[in-house]
Amino acid sequence: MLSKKSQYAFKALTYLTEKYREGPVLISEISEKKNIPLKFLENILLELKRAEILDSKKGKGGGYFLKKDPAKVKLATIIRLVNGPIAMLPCVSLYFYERCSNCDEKRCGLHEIMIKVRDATLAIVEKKTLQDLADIEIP
Amino acid sequence: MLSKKSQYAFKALTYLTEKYREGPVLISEISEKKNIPLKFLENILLELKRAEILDSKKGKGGGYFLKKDPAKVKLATIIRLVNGPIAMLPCVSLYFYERCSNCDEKRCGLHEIMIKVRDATLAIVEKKTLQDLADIEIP
DNA sequence: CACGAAGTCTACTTGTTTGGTAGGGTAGAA
DNA sequence: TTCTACCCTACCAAACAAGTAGACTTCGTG
Repeated sequence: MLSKKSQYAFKALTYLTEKYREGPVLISEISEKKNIPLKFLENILLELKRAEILDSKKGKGGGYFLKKDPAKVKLATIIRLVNGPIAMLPCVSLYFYERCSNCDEKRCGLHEIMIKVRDATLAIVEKKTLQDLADIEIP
Repeated sequence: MLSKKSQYAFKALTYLTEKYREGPVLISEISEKKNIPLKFLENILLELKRAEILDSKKGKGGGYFLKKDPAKVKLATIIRLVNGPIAMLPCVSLYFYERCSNCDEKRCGLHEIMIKVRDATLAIVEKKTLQDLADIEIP
């Protein structure tokens, strides 16, 4: 399951995607509109800035904004950054790989199946971007 | 990610699948062969018994054994039981559903994508069974 | 029947992660 | 130069994960 932090991150990023090229957005504005605890959101946005997803401007008229084109930011990137591994087991993770003790990967049935699960998930989250999150239109 | 407990559960169940119809297997035997802390394994097997996956026999010659045909026990069942929700968000979970606050599911882009991820995962773990875990042959 | 082998159960520990909160520091526009 | 808004450090409570301890019950066998 995605942590609350990840969900907040996605909500905030969706909001920033909608405001893309409208200039910096205040943390407090995101916090209010999306109902995210202010100080907690601060931490999340800071982390996203360090990861070069966001950028910020200080002083009056400042705030946060997307550093890249939202259509180029994959959901998988955000998940790995804020939530951690996407795979269900460390031994099938591409970015957080760890060998599992007492288990020959070549002969482990679970290993094989979990690779399939991982690939099925990645096929989606590596393809979808922030733009896709914001693209739902109101009828 | 699956918890260590879940991984232990799968290892133990794989072992019991291999020994299916060979009579009860001692907890201590599983613990040794699969390198699982004995008392921790005890708790896990007990939980699986309460869920009617396993059954046990007391006294001399006792032990644990599968209650059902391993080809009929889906991995999804075990994951839900030991690990919890399979979906990445509560609002897209079939068995652990919870509405998310301040989010209209019809208009939430993340919701839509996470349903796809869930379905892709379920397509695999609802199909694979304990039998599939044990079926890897040594060359 | 008694004894011991084996599962059953309750409770506790210990460490880590999650989801926050508090408050001051600091850069930069106006 | 001052106000604004981001930046940073530290702390905290609750929940969870992982594992441990020990007593209890039940059953088969001699």
